[in-house]
Amino acid sequence: MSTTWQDEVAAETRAGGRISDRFIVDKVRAAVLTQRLPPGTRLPEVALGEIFGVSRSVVRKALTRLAADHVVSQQPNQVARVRAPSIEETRETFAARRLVEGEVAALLAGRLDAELLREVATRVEREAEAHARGDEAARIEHSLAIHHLLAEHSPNRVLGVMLTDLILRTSIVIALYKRAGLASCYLAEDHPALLSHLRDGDGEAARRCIHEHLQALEGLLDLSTRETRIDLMAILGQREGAMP
Amino acid sequence: MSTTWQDEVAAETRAGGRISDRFIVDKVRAAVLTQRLPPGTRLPEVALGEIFGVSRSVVRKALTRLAADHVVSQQPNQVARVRAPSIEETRETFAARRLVEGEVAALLAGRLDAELLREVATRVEREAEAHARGDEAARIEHSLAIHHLLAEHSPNRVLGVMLTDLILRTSIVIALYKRAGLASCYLAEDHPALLSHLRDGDGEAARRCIHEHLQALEGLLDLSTRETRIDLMAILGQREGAMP
DNA sequence: CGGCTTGGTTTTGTATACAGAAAACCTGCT
DNA sequence: AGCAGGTTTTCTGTATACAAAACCAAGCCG
Repeated sequence: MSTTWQDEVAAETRAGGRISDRFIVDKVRAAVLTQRLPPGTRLPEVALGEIFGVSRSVVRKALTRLAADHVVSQQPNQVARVRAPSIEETRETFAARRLVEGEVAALLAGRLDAELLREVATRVEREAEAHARGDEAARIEHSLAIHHLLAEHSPNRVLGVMLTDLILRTSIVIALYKRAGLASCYLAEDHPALLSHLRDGDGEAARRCIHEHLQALEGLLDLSTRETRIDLMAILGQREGAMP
Repeated sequence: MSTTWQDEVAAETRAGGRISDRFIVDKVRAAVLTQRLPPGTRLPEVALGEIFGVSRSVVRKALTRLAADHVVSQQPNQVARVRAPSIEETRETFAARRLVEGEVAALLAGRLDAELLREVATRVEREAEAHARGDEAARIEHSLAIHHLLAEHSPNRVLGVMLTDLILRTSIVIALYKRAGLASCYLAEDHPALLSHLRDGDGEAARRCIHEHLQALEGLLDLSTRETRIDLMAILGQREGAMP
């Protein structure tokens, strides 16, 4: 198994200020999101420790947190690996996110202050621009920012943190299962429509909008069961059924 | 601050087989649920380690997990404490649980196999019996078991684990905010009604039933804002706003 | 008398050492 | 060549040591 990802992560290490478990969590999460750390990648504690210049204690805590976030899987006495959510779990994650984000959007409709509305509107524009010029990385960043804004400003904070988690998990599986030929998962009309519903205060319309948006997004993925992509992973020694 | 809880936990330690972080997590969680560990209780790593006969490493991992479960709060460089959810968070937790458990019940309606239906039915009967004879501890156990059965058998496993978490959190706040005079939070008709809806396969009725059940349960709590119960806690040095 | 400082004490953060489990590997046999 | 078994190597689980930060209380100064 190649170890090139070590160099990539190491390269990013020189940027941050103080190294701590939080720093490692963020770095690994970002690397997983952008698929620089593909599913199944082994994450030995000592190797990570050397890369980030800390001891196993810190790495250990970081890995535990990443496991709680469903980013890596930790089996006792086994090396931690980047998780590869199954097709079924992918569908379930999307369904859960539809439920939660729909509710958050409904709660939020009509309650956003002017500043926040402006921030969302800006992101929507920037996303369209980025897509127009073919800058997919920037587009994803803006798209994620829109949904994270909903989560962070949810009147119900408990639902808000649940949504934050679900946004991360869906992002991971989108990267994993994006149809090969597809350049981008951009749905031009959805975010503007959501924005107007939020502005108008039509909660149920906002909920429906989120629902359809996520349904469409899921539809863009390649979740055909006969696809061997994941089964292969499982057969090659990847155990990941644990979900207590 | 009295240290009697140490003895109580220590007394239970002699039962289990191998001591590990899982064991500690379960013990502490149970103790919090039954309020033998009241909110705000300090949980120093060395003390727990001595009680369970393990070193700080294991305790540390256990505390991290308990923090992820929202049972304790962990601030950097500060001793872990049993969390005291605010009144606002209590309301939000109930709202989240209504949303999630309602959906799970709706998904589950008509899909339960005979064995599971029988198990739920048994629990419903046992709960009524326990309440009739005034055995509140047993009643709570059966009531919890009913909801946990829903969570464990949720067709959507992602929602299932989310529900498990929410059941724990609501149980904690129920114990915390139960109206002083109230002997029990028993709602005689709710669980039987839910059972029949699940049996009949009427998903929307089951969702409504769950919704009303939890609403009624929340109504039994004392969540009056002027109540100083929690503010006192906060003033006495209890910081717990962190919810990233 | 109140607020601030200043020690000692407690408690966590991090690194490291050693033991045991799992995996990889290599060898010898069929 | 294929496989079995044991050996080595890697990696995690746990305990422990030391450093730094927070806590507490007594004392000092305005």
